[in-house]
Amino acid sequence: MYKRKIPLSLNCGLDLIGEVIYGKWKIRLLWFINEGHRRPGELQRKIPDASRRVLNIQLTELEEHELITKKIYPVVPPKVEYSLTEFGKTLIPVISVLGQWGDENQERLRSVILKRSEDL
Amino acid sequence: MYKRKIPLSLNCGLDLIGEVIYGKWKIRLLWFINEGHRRPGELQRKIPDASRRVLNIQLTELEEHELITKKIYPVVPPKVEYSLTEFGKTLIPVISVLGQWGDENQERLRSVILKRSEDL
DNA sequence: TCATATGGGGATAAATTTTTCCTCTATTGT
DNA sequence: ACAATAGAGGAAAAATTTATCCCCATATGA
Repeated sequence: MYKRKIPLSLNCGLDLIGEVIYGKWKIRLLWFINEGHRRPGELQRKIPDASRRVLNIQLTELEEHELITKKIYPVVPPKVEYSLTEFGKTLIPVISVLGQWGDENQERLRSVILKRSEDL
Repeated sequence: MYKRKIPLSLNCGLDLIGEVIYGKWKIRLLWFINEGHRRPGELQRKIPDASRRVLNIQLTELEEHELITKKIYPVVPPKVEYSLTEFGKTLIPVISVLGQWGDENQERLRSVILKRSEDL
């Protein structure tokens, strides 16, 4: 695995939540799992922009942070299901607030984001 | 400047908010500005782990995304003050929710984060 | 014997973000 | 003449995160 060289800063609540939520696909993974898409294949279909590999990696991190659990069924072909832990469930309302703000300000956001990225 | 090679995905509200909030120090910058620490020097003292350079860069991005404004006073030595735009202010409650969740779950978070990072 | 279905993961490359280092501005006070 | 002040930003290096490639496993059904 990779060994961090710059120490984490874990001062306030913002640092802490950042540590578990930060990651390109993590929030969406949590969201979709909450919506009932619990199998790796499904999740990947929901997030086609991400490679399967990264999804696995981020899922593993979410698991290590105890936000989700992984259940492996001993069948062939393999079947796996993720679900939110109780802890993970408490994060859903938070994610929901994020999503809402984004939705409510969709137009403006799209506009400022695009404007900025056009300036190379 | 840097030219993106992987296209942005701006599908849902979560993508959009991510685009403006994602950045190691951005949320804290918004928070401290909201608390009244509006000058670059102050902000840096509040966030000593970040280099001045990055703070400037991230402040500029926040400005381009219209979340803050920069006021330059024509004096010497220079004086600069940032403040939240109306738009930026609407983000404060959202950040507050993030921070609260982090604070409420401090212990557990610290524990899982450290456990994970000790495994190299 | 082979393709199919589903999930895993190593190694390496590429992309992106953050840090470090150094220089520059212009006025005031010593 | 020179330090101090407060802020800006280029260039290159380092750190970190994501992506790409490719191969593995195993029972079932054609």
